[in-house]
Parts: sequence; structure tokens; C-alpha cells
Amino acid sequence: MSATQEDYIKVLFELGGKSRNVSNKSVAERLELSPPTVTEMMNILVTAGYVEYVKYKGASLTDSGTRYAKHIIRKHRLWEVFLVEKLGISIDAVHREAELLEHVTGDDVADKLEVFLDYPKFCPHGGAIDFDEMDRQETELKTLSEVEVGRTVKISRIIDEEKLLMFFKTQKCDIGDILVVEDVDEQIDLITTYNKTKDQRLQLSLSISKYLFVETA
Amino acid sequence: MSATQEDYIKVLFELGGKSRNVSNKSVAERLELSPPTVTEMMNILVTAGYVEYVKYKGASLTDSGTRYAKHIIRKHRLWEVFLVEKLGISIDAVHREAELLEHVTGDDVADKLEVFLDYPKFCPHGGAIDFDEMDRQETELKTLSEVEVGRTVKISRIIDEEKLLMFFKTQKCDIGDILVVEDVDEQIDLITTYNKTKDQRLQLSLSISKYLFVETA
DNA sequence: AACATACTTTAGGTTTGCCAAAATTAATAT
DNA sequence: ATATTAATTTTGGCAAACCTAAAGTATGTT
Repeated sequence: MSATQEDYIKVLFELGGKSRNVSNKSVAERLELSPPTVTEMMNILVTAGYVEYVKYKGASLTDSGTRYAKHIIRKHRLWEVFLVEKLGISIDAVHREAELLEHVTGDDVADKLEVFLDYPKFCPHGGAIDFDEMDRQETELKTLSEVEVGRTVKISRIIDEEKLLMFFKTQKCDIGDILVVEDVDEQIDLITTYNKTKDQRLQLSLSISKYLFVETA
Repeated sequence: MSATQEDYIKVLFELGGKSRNVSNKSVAERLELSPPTVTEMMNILVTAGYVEYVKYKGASLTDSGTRYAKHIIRKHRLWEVFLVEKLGISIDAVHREAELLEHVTGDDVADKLEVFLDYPKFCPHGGAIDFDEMDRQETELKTLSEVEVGRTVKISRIIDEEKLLMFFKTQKCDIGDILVVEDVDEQIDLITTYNKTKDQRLQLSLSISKYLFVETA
């Protein structure tokens, strides 16, 4: 598989393609490609056995495709751990680098990297490295924007999104922090929470909070 | 520059393109491509300013091309050190892995990798990581096959060539070993040496000895 | 039921990097 | 000087991945 094709598989996984049909449009947006290009590639990935595709409905991953996606994502996250912990590269830069490294990493190198890093459980953004834990995160995590007012949650994982990373850096907010959701105002696109761990009020835009995954604390 | 183009630049450097014209044929053989493909790419690299090309004569690297080649080779060798020293991957496997990693490594990552590895001077095959030392190796090293009978030399660097690596492994021969050249027999393609460091006779095929670089001990 | 909208697909075209076959050039030998 | 040989270049083509424009389909609205 080419790096290009691996990117499609990965995006399908990230958009929930394990269980539902993912639209070509959303894949196109994510990869910054035109929709026709995506249609074309989906047919190729069907032939390769990684994707099931229903015309005009969208794509879902086969078991083989899901496995493949997890392998790439594992490599991506192992490299992120390495880049942050061993090389000291800033967390907002590692994603871009890992995005490239993931495609040129043999299974043997990945396994040995995992040993060298002493079996890390999560990447710097909180994403699971273990396949089963990936599954658990997918079923049990929801975005902060979906949490009901009054609930207490733990920040488990963030999507690498420049605005959100900036927010985390300036607000001194971390993965593992406990938040109480105090108010959600769709009108002004604002969610108000209280960060118990850091003992401070935390407000952020609802649209950005879609990139922040939490679980019931 | 694409990874493909970087490979051309690197091969030109390795074939001495800094100082002499390298034939398209030799580049084609090295990269396992057809000669027309090489001709075509040379024109592209001329336009990009990395190569000077004289029709029917061959290509040489411009200063810019030479610098570029060194940057890639440095990344390649840093990764090799990492793979061997930190991950414990066998020396005959690292070249292939580094061949891919070198193209997706930003300058910042390379610099921090070098710090992390504590400024290694050489890759596991003896290739220099420092630019000046690369120059020195290029001018001062010659292949074992070129050494006159009776001379004493030090093994400085080996080219990643499966046969030679196998030979090194089975013969317990290492970079740094001191050899005395006892006999060269072109007829039977054999060079006979005495490994002072290991105190043993060492015979190898002349054709393989072209991949073994030495300097006057 | 007809229409508007939003998405998907088809059709035709581009770029990059590759190839084989044929023509050209350079170098060498006669 | 000519002929042979070896390398290079030209020519025409192909595949992967991308694009835009136009046609087709699904869905929800009136």
C-alpha cells in the first residue's frame, strides 16, 4: 500500500468507518482533496479488500482495513511519544512529523521502538497505542461538546488541532484534568467548565470542544 | 524536492559527483532504473539548480546539490545510529530502514536526534556524519582493492552490500581493524590480507573488496 | 409530485516518474 | 577514414493520484 492509500484508510478509521458509512465529502475535506479523487480511491481500496463501499452512501472499513488502520495509527503514536519524550520536540509539532514517519516504519522497527519507549500506553495527545485500548476509547469517549451540563469528566484525548493545542498551552490545561461542565451556550458558541485539577474556570468555544475527548470521571 | 529526486542527488554524491561527471548508466544501475528515466530526471535537477549536466558526458553536483546530498546522508546515518544503538536492529537491516526515514525527517528532528544520540561521529558502517569529515573521507579513503601489496591499512568504512555485511558478520571483522595486504590475485578474484587486530588471515573476493574503504594506518 | 439542494459520479485532463524501442552520438578499433 | 560498439537521447506510452466541469442521484421541502 502506498502512503497515500494508508492516509485514506487512517482517515476512514478516524471518522468512525469501523462501524458506519463515511461520506466521500468528509474524507475529501479531511485530506484536502476533491471528492472525485476520493470516489476513485475508494474503488481501489475496495479491490484491495480494505473497504466496503455503497455507491452514494459512503465507505466503511473491512476487518482487514480496520486492522491496517490500527497498525498505522500505532506507529504514528509511538513516533509521537519518541519525538516528545526523547527528542524534546514540542507537542504541536510532533503530529506533522509522525504523519510522515508512520508510513515508512517497518513492523519490526515499530515493535522495537515500543520496547525502547517502555511500552507507552498513550501518545502525547492521549490516543491509545494498544489495539484494545483503541477500541475502548472509541466506544467510551465522547467529545466535551456532547457532555450534559453538571457532569464531571476527565480529559482523555485531544485531536491534534492547532487552535486546541494553543488553548491547552496557554490555559495550562492537560490530559487527565477533571472538568465539571457548568454551562453550554450554543448561541455564543461557548462552553463553561471548571477545571478541578487546576482549580480554575475554563471556557472554550463549543466548536473547538469537539476536538476534545472526555470520559466519565 | 521529492524523495525520488533526493535519491538521485544522493547517488550522484556517492558516485563522486562532487568532482567528476557521473554517467547516466551508473546512476541507472544504482537506482535500478532505465537510462532514459535518468536522462529525464537530470534535466529536471539541472532546472532545480542541483546538477550540472553535459549531454552525453554525465552529471555533476552543484554546490547546492552537494549540500543537499550531505544533508540527506547525514539524516540517513543518524537514523542508522539510532536504529542500531537504541533499538538494537541488526546492522544489515538498518540501511533499508534509514533509506526511507531519511526522506521524511525535518531538519529540526535531525538536529535533535543528533543531540539525543550524543553527537555520533560515524554511522554503523563507518560513514561520517559531520560534513567536513564526509569531505575528508571522500578524499582520503580508498577501496581495499586499490591498496598495494605490503601496505598496512585501517578499515574505515563499508558500503551497505549484503555480501560484504555477511562477510563481516561471519569473519568477525570490524570497522577499525588493521589489515596488511599480502596478496592480490586478479586472476582468481581474491585478495589476501592479515587482520592484525584480530590476529587472523582474511581472504575475500576482489570484487567485494571494492565496497570496503580503508585509509593508511 | 415536482423541485431544490447537496452530494456523488463520470468524463476528460494534468503531472510525476517510470518504461521499451528506435535514433543519435561518442569513443574505439580497424 | 570507416566501421563497430556502447552509451545516451528521443519518442511515444503507461500508471498513480490528483484536478475541474458536467451529469447523475438521493433526500427533504413545498
